[in-house]
Amino acid sequence: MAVQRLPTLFQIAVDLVILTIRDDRLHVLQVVRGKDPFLGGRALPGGFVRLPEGLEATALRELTEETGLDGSTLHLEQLRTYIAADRDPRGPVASVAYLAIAPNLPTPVAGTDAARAHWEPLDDAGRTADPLAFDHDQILVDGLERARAKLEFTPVAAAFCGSTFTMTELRRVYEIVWGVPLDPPNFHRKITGTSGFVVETDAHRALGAGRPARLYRRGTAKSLHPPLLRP
Amino acid sequence: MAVQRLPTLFQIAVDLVILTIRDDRLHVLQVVRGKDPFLGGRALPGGFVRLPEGLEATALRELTEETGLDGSTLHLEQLRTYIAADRDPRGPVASVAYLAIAPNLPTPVAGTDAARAHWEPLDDAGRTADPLAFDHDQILVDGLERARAKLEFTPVAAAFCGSTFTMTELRRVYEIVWGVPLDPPNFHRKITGTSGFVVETDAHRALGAGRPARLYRRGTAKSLHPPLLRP
DNA sequence: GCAAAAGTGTTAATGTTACACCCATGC
DNA sequence: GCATGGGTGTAACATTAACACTTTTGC
Repeated sequence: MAVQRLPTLFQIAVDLVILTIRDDRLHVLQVVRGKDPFLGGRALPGGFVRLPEGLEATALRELTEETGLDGSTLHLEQLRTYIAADRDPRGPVASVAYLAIAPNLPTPVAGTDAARAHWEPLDDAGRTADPLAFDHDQILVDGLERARAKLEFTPVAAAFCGSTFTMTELRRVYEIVWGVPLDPPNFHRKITGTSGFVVETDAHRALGAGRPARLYRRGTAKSLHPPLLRP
Repeated sequence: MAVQRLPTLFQIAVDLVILTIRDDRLHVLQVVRGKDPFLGGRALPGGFVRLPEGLEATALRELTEETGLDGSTLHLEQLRTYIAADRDPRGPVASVAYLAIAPNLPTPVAGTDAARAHWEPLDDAGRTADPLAFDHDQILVDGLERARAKLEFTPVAAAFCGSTFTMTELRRVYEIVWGVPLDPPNFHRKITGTSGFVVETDAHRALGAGRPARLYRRGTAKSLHPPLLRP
């Protein structure tokens, strides 16, 4: 049998696509890199795994460090793993990408490591104004497509909203993430007709003009039957 | 700022959930381990990444070594990445799982490394008779669920079939993977009505009794609109 | 009252389901 | 002919889509 070379040893980075909606536009959290490689360049937030900390724990730690968000209110899921040879001079690095969906917070970005972090708006194609370091442009595209697909089959859109929200706010999430207008009456019926998507509260919210909108909370459903397909 | 510990160095294994249909039942490729840990136990086939070989290349190499399949005819996609501390005495190991869907081949399993490999039938819950080593039972469950979901939205069911197939063969794929019966006339219309799913050929195939079935080839569609949802 | 935003009613178009029935073959 | 599996027709039913219209507020 042929002599087998030893397996490569990798550092494993967890990189985060953190999406939120601000001012009716989709934004991604971006950091300005403070060290080589790509010093001064834009990148997704991320950090290395140090056992016994697992992937999810690393992702949550990075997330709270960079945004001050607490992980209990947001949606976090693994996207996929990327290996790029020569992507880092320190040696072989694998990147496990995570997608996080966060509500728009009163505290935009704060904390110790977060001085270099900011919310960057995305254009209709899901790209930032400046290209990102490493293969982070590809990770961002994959993350956005995952988010768009997940809205069809799960109630994850509510993760973009606060603890209570109006039907119009929820509809705006779909319209902004998908980039298409939706019919308000039909949307309202579709959501309220899907058991467990939202729970009606007795509270209402007025925007100044017009009839005040009823507020809803997130329901317990984990998936949508039937799905809410993109037009 | 606090002193930061060094990132953990990992070996990265690619583990494969290779599904096929034999004798009207779903099977997964299983190996009997030839070394520690779990010597003599059942596991999914897999191997370590050695740069410059990437994840996909490692998966394809393992696949051909274990099954003799050539990668051009089958479907291969990344599932997700698992990190389990203490899963291997040789040190920290991350597992990047891939899902492969293969047609039932005349050559069942052959080749140098494949002596210990065999097709293991799955029960209705998607489990093998004996538990698998490491966290491979979980990976198998995740792979099966991904396959079931993918059948709804993509034409990947054809990857279970040969280069040409009858409508009934394709329908059996859905019935076996989902574990539900489907109405043959409606299935036929649904598939032929989805442009790009299959391409009609002039050939037919007879099974002895009954009207010979038309043969189809795979089309070029990458997704199904509208989807073919599980009942 | 009037404008604005939320929510309901109604109908046509579309898609799904169930199943009766015809077609093409082996024996 | 007759059994068997492939394939088409058709009508009931459910879902979706479009949009008119009513409700409830601020000014």
